[in-house]
Amino acid sequence: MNSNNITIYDVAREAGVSMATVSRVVNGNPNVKPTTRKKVQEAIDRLGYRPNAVARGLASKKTTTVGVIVPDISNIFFADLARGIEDVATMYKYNIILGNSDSNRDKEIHLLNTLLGKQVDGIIFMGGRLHEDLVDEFKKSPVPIVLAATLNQGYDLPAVNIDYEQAAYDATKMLIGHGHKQVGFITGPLEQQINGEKKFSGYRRALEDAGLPFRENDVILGNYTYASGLEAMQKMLGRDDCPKAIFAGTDEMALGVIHAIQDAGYSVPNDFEVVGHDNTRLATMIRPKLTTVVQPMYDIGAVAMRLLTKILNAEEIEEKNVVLPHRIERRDSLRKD
Amino acid sequence: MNSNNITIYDVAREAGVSMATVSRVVNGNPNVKPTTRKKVQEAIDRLGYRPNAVARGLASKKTTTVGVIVPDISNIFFADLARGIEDVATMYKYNIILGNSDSNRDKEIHLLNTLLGKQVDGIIFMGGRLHEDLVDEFKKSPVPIVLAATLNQGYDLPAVNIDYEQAAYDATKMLIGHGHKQVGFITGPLEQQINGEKKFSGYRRALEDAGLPFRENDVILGNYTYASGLEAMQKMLGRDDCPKAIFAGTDEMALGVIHAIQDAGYSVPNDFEVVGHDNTRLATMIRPKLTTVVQPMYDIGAVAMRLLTKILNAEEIEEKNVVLPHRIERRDSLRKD
DNA sequence: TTTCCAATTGGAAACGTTTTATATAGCGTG
DNA sequence: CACGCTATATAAAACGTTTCCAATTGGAAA
Repeated sequence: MNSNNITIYDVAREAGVSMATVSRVVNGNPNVKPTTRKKVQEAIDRLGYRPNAVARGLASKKTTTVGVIVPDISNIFFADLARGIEDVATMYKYNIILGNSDSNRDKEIHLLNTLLGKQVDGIIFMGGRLHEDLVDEFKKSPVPIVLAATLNQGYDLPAVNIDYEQAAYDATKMLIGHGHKQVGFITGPLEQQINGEKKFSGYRRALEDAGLPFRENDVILGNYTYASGLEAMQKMLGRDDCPKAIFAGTDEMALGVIHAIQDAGYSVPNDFEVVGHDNTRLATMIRPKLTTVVQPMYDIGAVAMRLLTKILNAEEIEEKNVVLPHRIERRDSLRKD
Repeated sequence: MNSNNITIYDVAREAGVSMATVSRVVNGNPNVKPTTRKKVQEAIDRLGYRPNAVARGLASKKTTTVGVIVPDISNIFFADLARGIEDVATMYKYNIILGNSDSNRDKEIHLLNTLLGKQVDGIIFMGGRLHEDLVDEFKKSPVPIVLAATLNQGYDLPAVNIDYEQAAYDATKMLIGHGHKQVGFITGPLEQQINGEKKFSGYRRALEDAGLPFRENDVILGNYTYASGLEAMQKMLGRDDCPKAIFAGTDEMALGVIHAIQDAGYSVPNDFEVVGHDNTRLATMIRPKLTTVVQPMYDIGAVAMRLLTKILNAEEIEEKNVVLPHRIERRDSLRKD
């Protein structure tokens, strides 16, 4: 409760200069004589002066703070992304205001408005689906917004993603390549475009290319969680035409799938083969270790934040819609070729 | 880039009142005639006025923002905690500025100062160890600081924790109760007081109470990760006096331990029994499911934030050092009694 | 010396609120 | 019908910076 009422004005008096000069010193403005700078710096140190970022924000109209809207930070996936964001934010001297939306439209809109009220310099948004109302708000935003791991559904917003369609195609194809005539697909809600359009269509395309029929029954929707993966697989195992190859839309679901298979007394990869998606740390925390599509969450976050800084600095931007490369990390949930 | 230059003054003109009146309406001050309030509200809606929180913060000296310092948000443990914090923060209309410290003293201090510069109303701190320098800074802080899942090493700071010593005692005792004469303890760095003092001494106390000798060899230190748990257990398995019961300081380490045991061809719980710590979601994502000490991370975060709001509102506080209850969740990594 | 220009420095006006003290209106009372 | 209240509304002063513009200073050139 002390030391904090020291203003730039106190420093100015202490150093025998004007507040404008102190401001210059604090902001590293070169137009200050070295001796003056030193004098001011000493006064700052002596007084323990700490610039008030709120006042600075009001005067300069910049807060060096960016908003981050995430469905749920306790989800390992978004936590990793957030770390990527925060790391490059720190690198560029920004701070992060983090909010959880639970992918709920009203919360998203409310959060967005709160952040704008707080005068953030920019926003990074993650969410399964871009509601039209939200996009309307985005359009009205006075500050730039970048999407991370979120499809830019035809709206012209800067975004960072991987090619989900191709990734799902690759994963399915790899399974088919192992001789399976039938591949199960267990993923999240289809309303979310990443699943409903991209992953799903990649899955179908792979089947088609291989001349295999698409069977409605081979697709089960869950909600990304371990439990929903487990349950989905149990349901599938209950059928006599159960596929012996499974592509799961999420590592967490893939773990559930593997355990459901093992709980039923079968072996992975001998009886069933499984491929996951995301390559979270979970992938190596299971036996057999999970073969999975590598979605570089940390990188997506980092690149999204970097993109935002570019926009904020009006730097040259080669491409607003960044597609990061993906690959499949082969581990033991797939038989050796 | 539009609509955002609308100030309280514009609203005042539009509604034909003074800005003070608009301010009252916006802040729900009761001293406004209903008809005036309505008139103002309409002007606000018509203009799409959004109060500038920065200006408000400068004038009122409150930012309704709190800082959260966390070692690493991509760690599931802290992510859960953060979610608890954010949820009650939202409930009380606060926002969260989140920063990762990697438990590094310099980053912690730097982050703290940045947050104070941004005029946060309070801070929630998580970190393995409280550096003396950091505590010095804490003491100088003009705003309250609450520790979450972080031991208040004799300094008189508000904090929310569980009783780690007792929890470790309970876990070890449960293992001993299963007939083990030797219990392995695999945990994080001992410099961190939670491990070095609390968990470790609970472990030793349980041995003592049971009349069992303490063996240096039975304790291996890792760094909380899956890999370090795996490695530690492999090392232990290499010895011919390897304990058949293991208490791991973290669920993630416990998973590593279980897999090391299984990889060596042994069975859990038949050959080895394992107890973890934290009850993260990982505990049920392994076979056998993990018996573990329940540390309610979400609750710790939520309670810490609630405690902070109490301090900020100058509410009556019964106890600044909150100790939440813990228990052991029995699952399949332990034999049935 | 003077003169002039560049390098420094200072002054004061924003920035958009909240808040305090002050004014005004409305209204029941005597 | 004037009086004194109370309930509302207003005006103006913070809040602590940045920033534009003007003023000053210091030296080099003349």
